[in-house]
Amino acid sequence: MAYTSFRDDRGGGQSSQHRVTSRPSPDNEAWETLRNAQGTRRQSYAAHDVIYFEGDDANCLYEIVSGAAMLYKLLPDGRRQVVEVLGPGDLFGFDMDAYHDCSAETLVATTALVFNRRDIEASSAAQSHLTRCALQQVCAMHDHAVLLGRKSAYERVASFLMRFVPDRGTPTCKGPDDEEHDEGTVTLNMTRQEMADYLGLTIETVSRVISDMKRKGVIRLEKHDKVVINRICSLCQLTGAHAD
Amino acid sequence: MAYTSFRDDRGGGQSSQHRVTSRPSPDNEAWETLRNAQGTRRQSYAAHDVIYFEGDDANCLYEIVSGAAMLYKLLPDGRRQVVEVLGPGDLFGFDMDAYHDCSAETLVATTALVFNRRDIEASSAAQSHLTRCALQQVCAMHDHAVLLGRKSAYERVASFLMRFVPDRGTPTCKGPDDEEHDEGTVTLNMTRQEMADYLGLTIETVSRVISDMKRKGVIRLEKHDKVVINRICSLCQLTGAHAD
DNA sequence: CGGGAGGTTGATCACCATCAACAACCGTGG
DNA sequence: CCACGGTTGTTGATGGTGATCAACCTCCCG
Repeated sequence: MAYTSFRDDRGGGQSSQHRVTSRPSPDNEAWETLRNAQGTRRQSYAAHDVIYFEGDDANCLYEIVSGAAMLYKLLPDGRRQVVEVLGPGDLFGFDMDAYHDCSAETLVATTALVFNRRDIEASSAAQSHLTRCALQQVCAMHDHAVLLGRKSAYERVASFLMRFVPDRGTPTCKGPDDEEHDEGTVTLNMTRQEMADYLGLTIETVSRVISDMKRKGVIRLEKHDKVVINRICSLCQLTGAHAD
Repeated sequence: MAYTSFRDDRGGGQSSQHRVTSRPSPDNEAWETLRNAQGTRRQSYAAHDVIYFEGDDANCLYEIVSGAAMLYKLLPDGRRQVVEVLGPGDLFGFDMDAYHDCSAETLVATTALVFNRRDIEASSAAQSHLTRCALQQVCAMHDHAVLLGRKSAYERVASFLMRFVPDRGTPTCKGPDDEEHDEGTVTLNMTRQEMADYLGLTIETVSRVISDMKRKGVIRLEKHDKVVINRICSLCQLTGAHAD
C-alpha cells in the first residue's frame, strides 16, 4: 500500500492507554508555569488527524495530554515508516531544524498542549525537561533500531505487545506477581497497517503472526485491537530480548 | 556471527573523515569553557577499543575530537545492531538513566573529551548544546529507522555511502558542480561486519551489493575501505530517497 | 440488507540469510 | 625472499522468511 496524501477523519476513538514505560516527569514548577504561558494553547484532534506534515515549518513543541500519536516518514514511492508512537506526556515537534523531519498524526482522539518555540528557548528549566525527553527518545529509538534491524517478525510483534504491559519486560521486571495467573490486557489503538509500518512489516505478516499467537494460546483477541495476553512471561520469551 | 565479549586491540588506524553532514556547533563560549573545566579530561583510544559497555554506569558525556566511534546493542543470542555511527563533534554517553543503554566502541584511533555529568548539568549553556545534539540525533535515528524498516539491501548500502559525501543527498543538495565530472571518494573506516550490523544486513549481502555496484560502474574500490563514487548523482538515485 | 473499510487466510515468489569454500591481505618468522 | 597462519572479504549454492497478489471474511453503520 502507498500513502500519498490526506486521510479522511473518522471521528470517535476511545481514550488511550499508551506506552506505559516510565517517561521523564517535569519535576519542577517551571514546566507547569509554561503550560499556562500566554503563548501556550490546548488543541484537540480527532482520530487520524494530521497534526503537521514533514517539511512544514517547525515553530511549536507539542505535549500529549491524552490520546496517542505517531510520527512517520514517507519515501517518494509511498513506502511508509512509522518512527515513533507517542502517548501522554511525550513531547514532539521540536525538530532542531526549521522544518519538521516527520509527519505527525493522531492514532485516536487526542488533546495536546502546544508550546511556543520562543517560550521553551527562554526557560532553562523547560530546556532541561526537553533535554531529558530527547535523551529518552534516543534510547527508545535505539531499541527500535534493534527491532527493525535484527528481530524476526514474530519477535517484533511480541516486543510491540510487551511495550504496553506496565512494568514488565523492562530490565527491572521482577516476573509475575502470581505465577499461575499472569494475564494482561492491552489496547492497541492502531490499525494493522499502522502496526506494520511501525514494525517494518506488511499488514499481512502482522495479521498472520497475531493469528499464530492466538492459535498457540499466547494471546486471545477482543475486537481486533484489544489483546489479552494469557501468560505475559511466555510472550516476553518471544521478544528475543531473553536468552530463550 | 555472534558477539559475546571483548575484542583484542589492534593498534594503528588512520585519521577519520566521518559523517560530513552538518551538526550543531557549540555557538557559545560556554562549551569552550567546559572543555577546559577541571572535571574534563582528554582521552585517547586505539582502533576497536571499547569505551564502555551497555549497562555500565553512565557518569560521563563524551565528545569526539577526532576519529570515529559506534554505539551498538546486543541481543542475548549474539545478534548485534549498531545503532549510531559517530564522528568528530558528536556527543554520546549521556544516557538519561544511570546506566548506558548501548556499548560504545571506536572504529579507528580516536581522541575524545570526557565531561563530568555534574559539570554539564550545572551549565545551562552546556545543556542547550546537549539538547541541540540530542534533537539532531533523534532526527538521524528517524532516517535510520526508515532505512532499517523500509529500504532494500541495495538502497541501504547506497544510503550509507551517500552519508559520507559532503553536501550531497541532503534536502538542500544542488546537484553536481560539474555535470560531467561528479566523482567523490569516501573512506569507510568500518569493517564489512560493522557496516552489516549498522545496516541490518549480513556481511555477505553487504559484500555482494558492493561488488554489484562495482560491476555496474557506480563505484570502484581502493583497498576495501576506500570507495570512489564514479557519479554521485547515480548513487544517490539508488538510495530510495528520490522518485526514481 | 448492502456497501465499505479493515482484517484474515492462502498460494506463490523474491530477496536476503545461511552454509560453505575460496581469495586477498598482512604481519611474522624461517 | 617465500612460507605460514590468521583475519577479512568475496563468491557460489541453497533455503527460509516475509513480501506480494488475490480472494474472502467480519464488523459496522447506513
